[in-house]
Amino acid sequence: MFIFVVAKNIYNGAMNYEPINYEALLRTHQLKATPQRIGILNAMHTHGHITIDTLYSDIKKEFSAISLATLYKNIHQMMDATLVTEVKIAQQKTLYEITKAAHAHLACDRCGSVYDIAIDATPLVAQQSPLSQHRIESAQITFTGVCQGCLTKGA
Amino acid sequence: MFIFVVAKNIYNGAMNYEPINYEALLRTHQLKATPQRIGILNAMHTHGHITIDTLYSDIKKEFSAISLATLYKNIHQMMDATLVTEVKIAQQKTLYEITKAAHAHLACDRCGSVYDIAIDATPLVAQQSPLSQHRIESAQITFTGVCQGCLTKGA
DNA sequence: CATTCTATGGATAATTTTTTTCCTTTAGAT
DNA sequence: ATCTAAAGGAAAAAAATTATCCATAGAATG
Ligand SMILES: [Mn+2]
Ligand SMILES: [Mn+2]
Ligand SMILES: [Zn+2]
Ligand SMILES: [Zn+2]
Repeated sequence: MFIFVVAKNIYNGAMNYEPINYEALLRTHQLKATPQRIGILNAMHTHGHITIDTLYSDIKKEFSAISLATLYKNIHQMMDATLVTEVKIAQQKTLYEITKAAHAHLACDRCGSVYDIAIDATPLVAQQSPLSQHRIESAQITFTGVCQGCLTKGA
Repeated sequence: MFIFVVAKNIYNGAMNYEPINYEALLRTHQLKATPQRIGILNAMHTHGHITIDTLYSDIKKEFSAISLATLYKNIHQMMDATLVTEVKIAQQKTLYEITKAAHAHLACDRCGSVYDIAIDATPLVAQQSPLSQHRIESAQITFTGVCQGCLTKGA
């Protein structure tokens, strides 16, 4: 398993710093590289995190006949293949993103935007695991606060 | 704002170690203490975390005529009053719990159960905040792993 | 305790979100 | 170029959530 960085995002896949080759990325995950799937990944990459509605209206520009069912079906297939990750945040609509290296999120209290936060949760997991009667393997972290944009703008 | 411990759960409200007085808890949060609301809180407390379906079938035993709309309306009112918290975990149905002192969750990979994990995220937030261009105020943490029950049982 | 007023509950319908079915089309292998 | 399993699209169904309307019941007032 390799890690490569493209446009501030860290995707799992072939080592590569070129513009993302969605076709190869799909095939690597045993999924047929259809134009619709490439469009879905492209929209996800452009937005970073995307709701089903935004994805739908976005992708309709290129595939006017595409169906919501196609989006849901593909998102689930890609999630099964760990190519796409579901991001659920309280009080927010479900978001989807291309699977990246482990990272946390910041959900802005003011504008609702969600940002990636680079963080290594390994120490947290390692520290917590022995304290618990469960086996802890990984952590999903969502920070709440005020994003940079709202900080500079607002009062 | 006080903290008190009842039956392994840490609720915000009046200082008290007695069985939870839901009536008082509701009034403290400026909500009328109706039997239905008391039933909702009781079911939440019994289950720790509860889905809307479980809540519905549970509470119907006492209020056979209760409507799902009543549940949703009340849950949202209680969330607005910070008396109830929504817990969203990837691949899982939305859960609700009575608001407790800050804590993390463990979602078991095997059985899907969700457990409370005592943890103080203050250091994590304090450490992360200066590293980011955003203002980070709090953290929601969900651990993934295998729960104690599945550990003792399974292979 | 009786009166009053407003918030609440329940019935119902409407929306929104997600999944399923069925048939046609297409990606990728041969 | 041909073949076939997988994928797309239309449509309907199912699941989840929210809104509307009115009778009723908390709880404040006196
Ligand atoms: Mn992300
Ligand atoms: Mn909890
Ligand atoms: Zn913001
Ligand atoms: Zn388990």
